[in-house]
Amino acid sequence: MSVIDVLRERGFIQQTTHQEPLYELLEREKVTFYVGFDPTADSLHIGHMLPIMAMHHMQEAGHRPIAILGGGTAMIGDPSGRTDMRKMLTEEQIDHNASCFKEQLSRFIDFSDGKALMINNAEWLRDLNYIAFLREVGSQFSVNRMLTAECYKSRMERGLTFIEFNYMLLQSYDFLMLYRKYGCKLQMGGDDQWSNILSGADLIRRLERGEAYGITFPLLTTSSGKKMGKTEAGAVWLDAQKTSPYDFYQYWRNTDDRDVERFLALYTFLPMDEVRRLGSLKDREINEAKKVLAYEVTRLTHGEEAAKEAQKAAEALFGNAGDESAVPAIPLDRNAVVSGLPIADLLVVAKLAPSKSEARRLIAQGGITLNDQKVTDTNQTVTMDDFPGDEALIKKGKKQFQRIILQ
RNA sequence: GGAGGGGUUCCCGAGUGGCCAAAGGGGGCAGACUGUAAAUCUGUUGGCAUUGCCUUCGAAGGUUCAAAUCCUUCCCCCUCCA
Repeated sequence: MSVIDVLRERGFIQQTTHQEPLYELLEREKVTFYVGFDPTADSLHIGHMLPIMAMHHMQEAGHRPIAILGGGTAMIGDPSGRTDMRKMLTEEQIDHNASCFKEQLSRFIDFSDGKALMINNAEWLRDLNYIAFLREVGSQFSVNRMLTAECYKSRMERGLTFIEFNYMLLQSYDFLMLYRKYGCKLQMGGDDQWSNILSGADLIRRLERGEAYGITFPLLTTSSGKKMGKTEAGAVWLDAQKTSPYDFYQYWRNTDDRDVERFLALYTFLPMDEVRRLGSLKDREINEAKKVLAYEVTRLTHGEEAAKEAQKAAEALFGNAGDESAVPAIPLDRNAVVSGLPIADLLVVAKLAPSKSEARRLIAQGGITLNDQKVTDTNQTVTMDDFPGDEALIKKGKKQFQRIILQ
């Protein structure tokens, strides 16, 4: 079975250029391909997982992935799909973020022996000569045609700076440089990158009369319309320091019924027969599928051990069978409690409420439970008695838990 | 550069001297119902304090007993013209 078929069956492919020749190319030879990542934060998040999984599938099929870090382009900001101009980063920030990415990517992609590459496009962009660039690349682009691209059209309403307008040329130039230096013939990216990918492939065909192709991934939203990986608390990160494995697990555990099968196909390596079986479960049964999904994705991202712990913690909190010590905890100085601590303050310390007013509101609405006891008095103070074994468990709403350990 | 319009709380959007912490909607949070799902209904949604106080309506000044609302300067955005 061809990788393309695998990717297609699992739901990775939104559009491709030159279907037939691309299909043949991937059958015929080991292809070097690339995916771009913008190093705008110091960790990847769930939104990046789709391309990462796709890269893994491709590598498994014998192709060579290149992860391009947009060190140069991040200094400009891509207008695609954005309503505002993106903030520009300093070189130091970008370099730091890039090194964080590599570590995370290594969990999914084998970088040993040149089986995959990671390249910063600053390598060729930072010292680019403007005149030379205009002559070689700029001459190949028609402004008229660029303006018809959806990503620019929508920005025409709100305003578009010249620097952003150049983004398409720079990304095309990346593709060109990778083609020349590494024989890279394929670019993959989100569907919002379609026009940038197309123009890159065109540029290679025009200047080098070479073969170049593109594949885009669907832009995922959950069935309830949210962007993938975004919660009210912010992005769900792959860095365990920024999003604990437990929270990561919970994100997947709470997947909408309608998304379970799609996500199992995209974010796990389970055989499709199994994916379809799990996805067809109905009603309460589908919770089994969600557990598998949560466990598998957590295992891939944080390792077997962390996944098991997260699962145990979830079982302890939701099924009262399991090991509560696996629940993430935060420390609290026991001196703060000895003389009695207002419950509202405790909630703030536990990060379950952003302010004491909010904490009081939560209590008044019956949303707080302390050690299985619903808190009813806004003015209650907690004392050492509330910390049997030096710890307490606070629950906010139905499924947010925080363990507090005295130190 | 010229003319006009505008910047309000998480977002959209009312509000043109006191009744404004600021209508309404969206989103969020909580409660009920449930399957750690969805949908629905209810409550709530600046901060601190048990009456009350403090901070907020692009920024800084000013007028006034009193300003989101009036005046001055500045910054930013949009439309038309160059």
